[in-house]
Amino acid sequence: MLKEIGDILEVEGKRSRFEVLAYRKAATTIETLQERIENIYERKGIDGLMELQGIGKGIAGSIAELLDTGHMKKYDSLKKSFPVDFNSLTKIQGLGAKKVYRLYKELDIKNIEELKEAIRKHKIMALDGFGEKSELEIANGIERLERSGGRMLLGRALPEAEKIIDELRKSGLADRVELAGSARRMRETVGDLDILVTTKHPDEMTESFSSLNQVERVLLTGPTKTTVMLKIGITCDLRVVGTESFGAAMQYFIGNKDHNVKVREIAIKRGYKLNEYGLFDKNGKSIAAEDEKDVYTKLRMQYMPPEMRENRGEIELSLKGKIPDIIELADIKGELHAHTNHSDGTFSILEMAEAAERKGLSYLGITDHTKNERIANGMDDVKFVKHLKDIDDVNENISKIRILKSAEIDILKDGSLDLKRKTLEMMDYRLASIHTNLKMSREEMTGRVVKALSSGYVDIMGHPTDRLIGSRDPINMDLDKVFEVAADNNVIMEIDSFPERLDLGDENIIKAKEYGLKFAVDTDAHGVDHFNVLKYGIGTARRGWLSKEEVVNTLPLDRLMKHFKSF
DNA sequence: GCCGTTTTCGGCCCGACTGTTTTCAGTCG
Repeated sequence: MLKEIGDILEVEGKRSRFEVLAYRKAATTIETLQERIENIYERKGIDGLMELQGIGKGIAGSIAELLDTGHMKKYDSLKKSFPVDFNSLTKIQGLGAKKVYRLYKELDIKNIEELKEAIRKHKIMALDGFGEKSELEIANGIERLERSGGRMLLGRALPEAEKIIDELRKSGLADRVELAGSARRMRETVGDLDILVTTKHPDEMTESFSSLNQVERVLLTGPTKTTVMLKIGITCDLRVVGTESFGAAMQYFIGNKDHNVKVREIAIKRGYKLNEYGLFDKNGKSIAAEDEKDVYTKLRMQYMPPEMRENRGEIELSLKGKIPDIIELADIKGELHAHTNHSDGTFSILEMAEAAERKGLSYLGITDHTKNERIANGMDDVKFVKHLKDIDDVNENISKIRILKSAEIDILKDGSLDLKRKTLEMMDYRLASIHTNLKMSREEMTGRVVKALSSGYVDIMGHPTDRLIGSRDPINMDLDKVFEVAADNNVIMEIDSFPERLDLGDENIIKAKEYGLKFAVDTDAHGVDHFNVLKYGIGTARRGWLSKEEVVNTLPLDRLMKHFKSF
């Protein structure tokens, strides 16, 4: 609704363009929120809304009005004069608020169906300012939108980006090829891919990129920027800059929009101008460009890792020189969540251990499912006792890696655990997760989890919100309460690295940190290749600003064991 | 309408590509 208010204000042309931008900015903030705005309002009221980026008194009031009454007067009245589905229509590439307004004014087009009809009758190309190409592009845009629509999982997009980058490097035309954009920041989903190259042969480079196997069609191409649609269904931008501008371009294309706007504002305050070609002083002389760190240093800012560049407070820390030292992939010493063919995994205990060892890990926790997970071949107490004995046997026959006895214990509907205490006490540690009865009321779900976490038998909470990105919402519970209870009971929060899960997600990690919680970055491996997804979990941990010290599986085994309950 | 290391007024990031009304507005990121 806020986005549409922005669109309508823009086409009316009565208000300043900054007011329009303010509405759009507020909309983006709400869109990228990890928590539902209803919950924020319920918990902290209108002040909670005003704490959000770009939401002040006016917009907070409108949101509160909507949540209280189900209506927003400002929206309703604007919408009455413009009964147009701006939100759907402007999702079509190349169509913004102003063109949508003209289509409405001149052809009475109010939605995508009416637009399609007008295209069939070739009414668009007849309009002043539109032509044959515009009509075709709009038709293509609709098709694209209907085919792919929104964002893509990082776990699907990143491997594709890596292949493309590899090919561009192999072409020998580029000096440097680097991933930028949201994929470089390791966002859990990406809207497109951004690749930055420096080269002495820009034309050949562009040509080589456009004719890659992965490319379906070229959407636009110029001397410094080319956009293609990839066969996997997202667009990919190639930006070409000179070697002398490499650092400035990295700075420009890695940060999210808000981060970049803030940094450029700081540049202005310092009397400079910043763009993708460099940092320039009053005389237009470049004072930093080739090295990215240099750009930040000249702005008297501390360097920030890509994963932090989301304008979530990192700029303020950077100005104070207080950017935390965040975890890296190489810090991980062991794995605490993995399955074998004793439940729903595909490999034996030994095979998983050998694979973990090849990954350089020094311990591996086996966490097979318990009986409530019938579909995953979960084991009861009797089977588990034997299973734990099997782990002992394998441990005796291997030397380099230590296998830890554990389980992924179902937290049952009533909050009890799916194995007997005696069985749980035989394990090195215990990981508990919710897999069934996901649709309980907030109160019931919170109570269920609180009961489990305070049982004295849970060391790690597995994929805590149980969301599946793009297909299943997080379970409805009071996360603050859960974190509070977890802290009181020394329960470690998992960051499940599976691309569909990434659970906890970055914002919830930041929230959990405030309760002093520790984390385990796990793969939830069901096969030997799954250890490779760890990079997504680490990316998420880095987006949550976690230090190595806050992640327990960076510890050597003897120190790790001190975090677990003993019986 | 929002916001504050020029702080309650007066600013608000910056550049690339496209189609089309041949000089720029619209759109995008």
